[in-house]
Amino acid sequence: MTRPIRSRTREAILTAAAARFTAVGFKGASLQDIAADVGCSKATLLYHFATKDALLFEMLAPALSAVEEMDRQLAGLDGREAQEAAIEAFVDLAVRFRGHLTMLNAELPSLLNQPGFNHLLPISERLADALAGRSDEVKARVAAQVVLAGVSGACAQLPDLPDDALRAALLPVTRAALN
Amino acid sequence: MTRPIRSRTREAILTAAAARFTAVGFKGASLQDIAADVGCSKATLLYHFATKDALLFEMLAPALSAVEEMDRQLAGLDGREAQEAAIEAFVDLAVRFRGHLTMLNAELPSLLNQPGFNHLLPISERLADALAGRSDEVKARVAAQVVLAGVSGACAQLPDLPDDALRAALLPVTRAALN
DNA sequence: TCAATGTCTAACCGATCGGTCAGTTCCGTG
DNA sequence: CACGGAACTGACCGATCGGTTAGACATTGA
Repeated sequence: MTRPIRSRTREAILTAAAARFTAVGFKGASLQDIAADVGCSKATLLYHFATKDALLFEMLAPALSAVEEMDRQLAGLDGREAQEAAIEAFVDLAVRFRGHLTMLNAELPSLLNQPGFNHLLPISERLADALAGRSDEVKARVAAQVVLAGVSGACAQLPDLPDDALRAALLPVTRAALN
Repeated sequence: MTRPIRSRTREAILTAAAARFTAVGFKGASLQDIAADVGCSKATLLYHFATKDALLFEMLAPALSAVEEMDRQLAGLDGREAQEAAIEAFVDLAVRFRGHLTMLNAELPSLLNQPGFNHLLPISERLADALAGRSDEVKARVAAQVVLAGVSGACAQLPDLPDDALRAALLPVTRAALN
C-alpha cells in the first residue's frame, strides 16, 4: 500500500532542506526557498516543523547520534588502537553522512547553545585526540585537524563517488596523513 | 607621525568583518554587528565600503591574487614536479591567509557570479589536478580533495599556532596524504 | 580664519525573513 | 454520508536586513 502523497511531504521537506543547507548554509537558505523546492507553502513547512532550527536539528540528528556512538566506542582506547579505531569510525561516518558533517561543523558555534548539542565540542576534541593517537606533538595534532576537515570536506565535494570507492580511497589517505 | 584615529576606521572595519565572516559566515554576519564590533555606525561602515559584498571582496582580494599567482606558477609543471610545487605553494597560502581560504571556498557558489571571481572554479580544479600529480586515479583525486579541505580547515582551526610551526607540521602531513 | 573636503551619524526606506492564524481542503473511519 | 482530525494555505505580523540621505562634525591647507 503506497503512502498517500500528502504524508510524504514531511520527508520531502527534510530532503530539500538538507540540500539547501548543505549548498548555501543554514543562514543562506530561506524557508520560502525550501518550500518552493518541495512545491508546498512555507506555512505547510511550518506545520510539519515548528521552526527553522527544528528542521536543522532533525536533519542533523542521525549524524549526531552516530557521532555520540563513535565517541563512546573510542572512550576506553589508547595510542595506536585509539587511532586506528578513530580512523575507521570517522571515515565510515563521513562517507555515510556526506555533507552533514560539514554542516555540523559549520553550524557548531550556534549549535553549542542548543540542548542536545552542547557536548559536541568536547566530542570533537576527543576525536581529534584519538586521531592523534593520544599524542601531544604539534605535528600529530595538526594532522588530526587536517583529517577532521579534510575527510568531511572531501566527502561533501565528491557526492557522485560511490560509498565503497570513496571509503576505499579515504582509509589509506587518512592513515598516511596521520603517520 | 601616527595616523589619526579617524583614518584607521576603514582598516578596523575590514578586520572586524573578516573575523565575523570567518566565525559565522557571510550571511550570518550583519553589517550592524560588524559596526558595533568596531564602535561606529552602520552608515559609517557603508561610507567606507559601498556594500556588504564590497567588504567581502576586499577581504578576499589578497588571497585571490595569491591563488591566481600560484595558478600561474603551476601551469607549466607536470607529475611529481607539479605535485611538490602545489604542496609548497598551497600550504604557504593556507598558512598565510588562515581562515580566508575557507571563506573563499564557503562562498564560492555565490562568488562565481561576480566579475573577478568567476575563474575560481577552474583554478580550484587545476590545483586539485596538480596536487594529484596529474593522476586520474580515484585515490589520488580523493587525496587531493582531502588536502584542499584539510589544510585550509586546519589553518582556520589553529589560529594560535605560529606560522612556521604550522607550516613545518603541514608539509609532511600533506606529502604523506598525497603519496 | 575660512572654505573645501573627509568622516561620521540618526533617521529613514523597502525588502526579506521566520513565524502566526483563521479558514479550507483532504483523508480515514464508522 | 457525516464527522473529526490531519494537512494545507493566503494573508498577515513584527523584526531584521542592506542600503540611503541630509545634515553634523572633524580635518586640512591656504
